[in-house]
Amino acid sequence: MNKALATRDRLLTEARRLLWSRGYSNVPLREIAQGAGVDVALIARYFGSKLGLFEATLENAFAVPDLPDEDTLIETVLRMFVEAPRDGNTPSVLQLIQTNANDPDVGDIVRRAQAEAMQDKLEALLGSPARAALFMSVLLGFGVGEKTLKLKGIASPGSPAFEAQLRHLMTSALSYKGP
Amino acid sequence: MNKALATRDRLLTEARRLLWSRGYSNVPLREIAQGAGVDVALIARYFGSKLGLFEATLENAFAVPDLPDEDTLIETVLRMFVEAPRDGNTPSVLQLIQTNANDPDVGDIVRRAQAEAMQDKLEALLGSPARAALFMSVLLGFGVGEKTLKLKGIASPGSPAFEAQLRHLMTSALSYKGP
DNA sequence: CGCACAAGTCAACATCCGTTGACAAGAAAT
DNA sequence: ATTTCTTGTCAACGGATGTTGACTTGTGCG
Repeated sequence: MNKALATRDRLLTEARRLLWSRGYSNVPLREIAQGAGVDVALIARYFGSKLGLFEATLENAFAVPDLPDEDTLIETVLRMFVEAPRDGNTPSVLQLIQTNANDPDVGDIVRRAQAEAMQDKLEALLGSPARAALFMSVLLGFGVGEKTLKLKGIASPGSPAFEAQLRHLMTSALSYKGP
Repeated sequence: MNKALATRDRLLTEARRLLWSRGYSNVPLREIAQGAGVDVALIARYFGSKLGLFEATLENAFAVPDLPDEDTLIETVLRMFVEAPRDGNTPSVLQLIQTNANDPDVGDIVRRAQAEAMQDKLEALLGSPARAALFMSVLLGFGVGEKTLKLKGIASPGSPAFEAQLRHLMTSALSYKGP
């Protein structure tokens, strides 16, 4: 019975790696199974369906630590961006959103999960939905620009310039005092 | 012979509407053909393949008018965002990028087309690749936040608050004086 | 009219993919 | 050792989708 949990975990890890980075519709189950070293049929046994597998990868995906103030928010996000490419194995939550939020199969699920887990916390910390939305927007755009569009004007992750650019965008977003 | 061009155009228009908004892999050819009121096989005749059809929709897609200074750049983009939802029929170039830039089939094409057509102009106008990249990032993020993630903190398009938010982000991006 | 070519339709094929149920190997229990 | 439950594999089905070739309809020209 322990063996089963181990392979279930291998499937889950591989699924998170592939589905989050390339998008739900772009990854066949057979590839996930092969990456985990087992047969496809086991996915049906352990997760019921492809959707079940995807939902399992979302467990605690959007969990955000409680942050005391805006400065530590910025520093935390900075570390997320800088450390994420280091280990390289687990795609970031931003990638998950970018590759799956407009997918016809799972878009709603991703949006809802993100909204429930992150928006309230951000709004509480930043004081207004508008500031929270602009902050999220800036993060999304920077992620898309770097990972997806590969804009050559964005410095390479980890460099001081990269940190300066990201920090500038975040502080700019937080400087919004709108209606 | 004129009739052919007309239906070719109907196919092209419908393809742009569907492929740009929902993404290359998420739209079956049969749906495009049905929307244009013709049979699927005509796509093969007029465009060779699905990829050929998609590439045809990219003709002049990224064409950007020459802009004299940064202020008119901001105003032009603002009008783009405000007017785009009005006619509602043609998705914006930003949507095209968001839904297709990470598609395994056409991602490279979209990235290359965008880079060739927009980046050089933006860099020339803004003076540095970094400022151009941050400007693009901010636009992308705002688009994703509004259309894809539907962040509730983003005002409804067309409202004064919407314009204020977008203007704030753009001027913030342009205020970057990095290395 | 009759013919040739353009424009469009139809059915079928090949492939991919999620899913399913029957079956095999291996461990645990009696 | 035999049985029973767990874990895993295999082949096949059914649906969707891009693509192809044969066929039909329509139109202009002699």
